[in-house]
Formats: sequence, C-alpha cells, structure tokens
Amino acid sequence: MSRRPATQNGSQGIPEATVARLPVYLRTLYALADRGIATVSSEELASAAGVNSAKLRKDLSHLGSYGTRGVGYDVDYLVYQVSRELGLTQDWPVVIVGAGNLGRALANYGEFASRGFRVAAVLDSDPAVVGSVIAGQVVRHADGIESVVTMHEVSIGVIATPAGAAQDVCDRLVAAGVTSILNFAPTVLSVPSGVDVRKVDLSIELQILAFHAQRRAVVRVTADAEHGWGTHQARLLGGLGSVRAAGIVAAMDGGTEPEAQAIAT
Amino acid sequence: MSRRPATQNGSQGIPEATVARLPVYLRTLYALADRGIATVSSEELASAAGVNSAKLRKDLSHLGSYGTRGVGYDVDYLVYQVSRELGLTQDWPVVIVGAGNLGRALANYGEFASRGFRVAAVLDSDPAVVGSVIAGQVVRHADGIESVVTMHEVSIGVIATPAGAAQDVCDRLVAAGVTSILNFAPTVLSVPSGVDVRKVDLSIELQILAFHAQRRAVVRVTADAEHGWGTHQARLLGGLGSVRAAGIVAAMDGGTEPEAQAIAT
DNA sequence: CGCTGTGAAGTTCTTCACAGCA
DNA sequence: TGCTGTGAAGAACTTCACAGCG
Repeated sequence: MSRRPATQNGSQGIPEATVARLPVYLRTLYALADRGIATVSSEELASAAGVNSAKLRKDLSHLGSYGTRGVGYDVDYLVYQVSRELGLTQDWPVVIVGAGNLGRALANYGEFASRGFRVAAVLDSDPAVVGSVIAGQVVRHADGIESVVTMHEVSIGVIATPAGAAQDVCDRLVAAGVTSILNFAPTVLSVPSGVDVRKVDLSIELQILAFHAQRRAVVRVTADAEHGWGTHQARLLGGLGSVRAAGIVAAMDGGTEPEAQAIAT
Repeated sequence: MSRRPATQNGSQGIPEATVARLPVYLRTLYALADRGIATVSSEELASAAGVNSAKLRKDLSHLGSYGTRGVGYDVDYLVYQVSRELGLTQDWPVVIVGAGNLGRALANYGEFASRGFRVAAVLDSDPAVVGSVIAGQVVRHADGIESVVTMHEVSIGVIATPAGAAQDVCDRLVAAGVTSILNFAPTVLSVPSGVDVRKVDLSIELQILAFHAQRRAVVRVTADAEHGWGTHQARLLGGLGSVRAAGIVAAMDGGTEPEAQAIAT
C-alpha cells in the first residue's frame, strides 16, 4: 500500500516503456515537419523512429485517438500532443553541476535549449573554473546551489561531477527542492522517495556492448572449429576464459576512484 | 524461425535485463573490494547496487552457482566471474569519433581505460582539432577511420559527432568492420543486422524526467484545489494545457539541426 | 479500401516464498 | 541457523491480428 508501483495504470497512466519512447517519436516528428511532411502513417513514423508499427500505434493510443483511419497522423498535431504529454509545453529550468568537459558538452548541447529546457546555471567547485563563461553562462561556485535552485525554481538537476562528489551534490540539490536528477557520475545515488533519478553511464553501455560482442565472437570461434574459418573477430578472442583473468583480479586493488571525468581538461 | 529472438534463452543465454545490470554489480563489487570487504550477502550487495535482493540472486544465478549458502558471495571471485561473463577479461580497443567537448570527456573518462577498454584512437573531421592531443592521443583526421579500425582490430566505435554526421560515420565504421556502436548523437542510426547499436541521449533522459516531474506537479495542483495548499511546484505549472502550445508548434519550423554538440567549444 | 485502435495471445521480466545446502 | 538458488505466480511489455471507421 505504501510502496508506489513503478507504473500505475490507473486513471490515465502511461506505461513507463511508452514514456521512454515518446521523446524518440517527438524528435522524429520534428524531423518530418522540417522536411515539410504534414501527414504520416504509423508504418512510416515507426520505421523512421526505429520501432515496429504495432508498438508505435499502441504507444500513441495511450495518449488518445489522434490519428485518422485510412490516413495516418497529422504531424503538427501529434508534435503538440506528444509535447504536452511529456510536459514540454512549459520551459524547465535546469542546473548543471560540474563544468568539466562533460558539463560543458551538456551546457552547449543544442537540443537542450531549443525544446523545453533552459540552462538556469552551471556550477562547479573548482575556483579555476568558476567565473569562466560556458554557453553564455558565467560558471558559479557550487556553494550557490541552494540559492540558484530557489531563485530559478529549478526542479531538474544534472550531475556531471566526479563520482566522489555526486552524492553530496545530489543531497544538496534535493534539500534545495530539486525532485528530478539526471546523473552522469558513475555511482549509485540514494535519494528520498519522491525524487526521480535517471542515470547515464558510458561504462555500463560499453560493457553491455562488450558482452554482445564477445558472444558474437564466441559463436564465430565455435563456427571456426567446425568450418575451418579464420576471421578478424575470431582472432581477437584468443584463449578466452583464461587470458587476462589474473590481470583483472589484480587490477582491482590498484583501481583509482571512478570519476565522471567532468573536471579534468 | 528466421527472426532471431532478442533474448534467446537456449543453451546458456543470459536475459538482456540481467546483462544490463551486471555492470552495476561489477562496479559495486569493485567498490566493496576497495574497502577490503571479502564477502557479501545478496542483501548487502543488492542494497549497494540499488536493486532488491531477489533480483540480484536471480541475476547471478544465470552465471552459475557462485555463492555459498549461509554465507554469501566471495567478492573477488564474483568480480572475476562477472568480468568474464561481460567479456572484460580481454581489452577492447575503442575508437572515438568526434573530438568536441563530449568526445574529450569520453576520452578522458577514467573507468574507460582501467577496466576492459582502451582508446585506440580519437578522430575528428575538423582540421582545427586534428593534431591536438586528448588523453595522450593525437587526434587523427576522420579520413583515417578505416585504417585505424583495421590496424587496431577495433570492434567497438563511439560516435560523438553532430547528428548530421552520425549516420555517415556509422556507415564507415561498419564498413571497416566495427560491429558494436555506442551512439551519442541524437539521431536514429540504421545499421545492417549483426551490428549492435546502443544510444545515449541526454535529451531523451531529460524529457522522461520532465514527464514525471509534470505528473507530480499535476497531482499537487489537483491536491491544491482540494486542500487549498500552495507549493513551489504548483506555481511552476500555471495553466498547463494551453500556455505555450502555440509557441511549441511555431518553434518547430525555426528549429536548427539537432547536434550532439561535439565540435563546439 | 487503407489505416488506426485494440482485445487477446505471447514473451520477458520481477517478485514471492521456500526447499535445501553449508 | 542463515543465506543461496529457484520453481511458480504475477506484472509489464510486445506482438498479433482484425474489427471498424473515414
């Protein structure tokens, strides 16, 4: 009873998986509109967005019946409906904490400013960075988190600091009133319930890719044994399973603190 | 029959959802090892990794029976088993295309080099950037994609270019032999089957956060109407539903090309 | 007739609850 | 006794296939 369900499909709740795809549809729709296309079928839109059409139709059906049978969807109208559903008919002020390479990349990110989000401030704790200008913003000292959040009524915070600083920054953002956090630091953040955290993690994505790449390679090695092939991929593998095993376990001890690499140059 | 299932649980296939969490467990295990902890229970490890213990045990059970009943898991041993499963007992050479802020942030990323991945090259098409040094690497011209991939037997490519260049870069990487791609450009990439693409997209993550933030706000507005409250969040919303609707649709036309913001300073 | 919107079936993922081993 | 490993139940998500509207 006290635990809120991840996706409560009660009144008009949209499944989480659908929510995660709406931004993709929205971007695709913008691209179509830019090309002067006024109407799309679910088939066309789905293919441009990289999903299948049944899924797209089901997703859109959660927003309402905005298509026309026998015709398709009106691009502009759908852009508006999706934008509204996502809460992009208002501008969300965002603070970015951490003005390293990553923070700078984020602050300069084009789609950011244009579509629903606005960088209210960029903060950093490094005196050498404070005062410099990034994307038209003077970088403020991280001490100003509370005042910036309060003054600009910020409810979304982006953490682009080293891992070691992330939890502290997070706590301060939350204490100041931020309820949505996008975390780029490679660490698990703990937050009170009611605060929404999403993480973006390079390392995790690479490791997932490695897993699949390895599996493909293993399959080919097996095929090699049976067909006498010799491929690029197969050679990469060598004697998998023992090669660097000891090395990995040893490296563990000497590991330096994982960092989001935000402050380095 | 001909369509390969996303997760084929045949011989020893690990569910995709599990694969996506293994890197998190691995990082958590490294952190425990650094603190000198030799053994963990599923409960402890799960809580440190931010999942529940049943899920963790189920996940680990797909790798084998590496725990000890009544005791828990040996940290070092589990680090090794998870690493091996993810294919991290070998070093994966990676090329980064795009040497803007994002590309630089990625190249300098700490966890990158240390645990299973090695930056084989950083490439960019901007003559002003080519020749500069990033993370100990001289930035090469993007024309060298094919030779770098071939020479270093690279199978993982990271795309950190503007959206407009991404598909072209992707095609060249694939043609050169890359089979895993991590895409930071805000665009849908199309690749031949057999090539694995994962995307990391700031904009999408922010929009998902906005959706939930909006919903929280709406709930509070509703509560306001009933209880006469007045909160920060409620005021943020204003007259949702009409406010900036026209603005959004109009802004669509004037939109500039979305970019991953890799080349700008 | 073409395409949307959607019940229903199928698949994957999560959570429960406990047998069974150290 | 304490904790893992897992069958079984449940929830979420995807895909199918077609009714029905424009």
